Amino acid sequence: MDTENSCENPCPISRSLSVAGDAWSILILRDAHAGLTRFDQFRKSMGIAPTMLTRRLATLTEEGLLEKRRYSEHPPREEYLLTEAGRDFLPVLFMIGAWGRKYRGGGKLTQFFDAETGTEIQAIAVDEVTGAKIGTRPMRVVVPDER
Amino acid sequence: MDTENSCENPCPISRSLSVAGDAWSILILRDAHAGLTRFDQFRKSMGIAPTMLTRRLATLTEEGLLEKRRYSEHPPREEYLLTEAGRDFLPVLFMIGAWGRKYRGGGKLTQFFDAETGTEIQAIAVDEVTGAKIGTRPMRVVVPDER
DNA sequence: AGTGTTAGTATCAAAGTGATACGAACAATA
DNA sequence: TATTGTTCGTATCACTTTGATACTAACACT
Repeated sequence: MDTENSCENPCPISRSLSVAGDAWSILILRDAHAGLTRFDQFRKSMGIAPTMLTRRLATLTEEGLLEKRRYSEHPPREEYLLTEAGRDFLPVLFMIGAWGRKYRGGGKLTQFFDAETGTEIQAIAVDEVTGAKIGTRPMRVVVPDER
Repeated sequence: MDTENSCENPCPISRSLSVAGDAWSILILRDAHAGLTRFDQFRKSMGIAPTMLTRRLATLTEEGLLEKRRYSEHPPREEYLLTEAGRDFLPVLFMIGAWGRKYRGGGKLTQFFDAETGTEIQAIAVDEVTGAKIGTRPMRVVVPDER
């Protein structure tokens, strides 16, 4: 895809996709949220080829969703930690998951519970201002004019 | 990617990604939500090669996010409409957009307003049960055991 | 008859992906 | 000291996907 970046494209979705618009990147972010940090953990968890993994980790690091940290000096070893931007990707993951749960829900599914209440988490998207569920109210789109 | 489908994989995110885990599909869904229905509208809006577009529309149709409808008999013409599953993808789009707005927000951005209140929509993900923002409370993950 | 519109298909070079083998830099064990 | 193991990759190369471009089918319109 022509990754026509940042300030050109007025669509925030396009911009996000140029950063993490492929399945591997999203799965890496998922695993990072699950606590994985190391090359081999990611590789084994996803069954991804090491070449792919190297490239995806590098991109996510360049784009500021992960950061590399040296955790051992002597065999020089790095691990990958979520940055704030990476952590803020969690709502996206949950909404993707919510869709999958609803429309591809056959068989056994991983579940997420609120640790405090013990209830299963049901992620929905709402407008923080009005409190209304996204998609339930009419909206108006304003596209900025070029230049 | 090895699109290891449905009932095998317990992760709802993986399952969603095997359906719409590439940038073109997500952009098509975005445009479909914006009201586009026809081949040439999509093609011009995204600058996608017709071969790609044909394939992606076919996949999204097979997977049940779009449906083909004949809108003209005599030059036989079809258009693509969102199904319920496709419409339910909107929260995903909004959360992806919200991330882009926050972390790739330079320059002019498309905006969405609540038609009733006139306020700009600020999409956030919450747990419908507790009302807490996703990511603000500790959670417990339950992975089903195999077989 | 000629031009325009819509929804594609055909072709093919270029780029991306995936599987596998291998390498570097050590630690631990025999 | 030699061997094996661990971790984080790189090298190679066959295979697949993509993207650009040209073209076709089936009409309508002038």
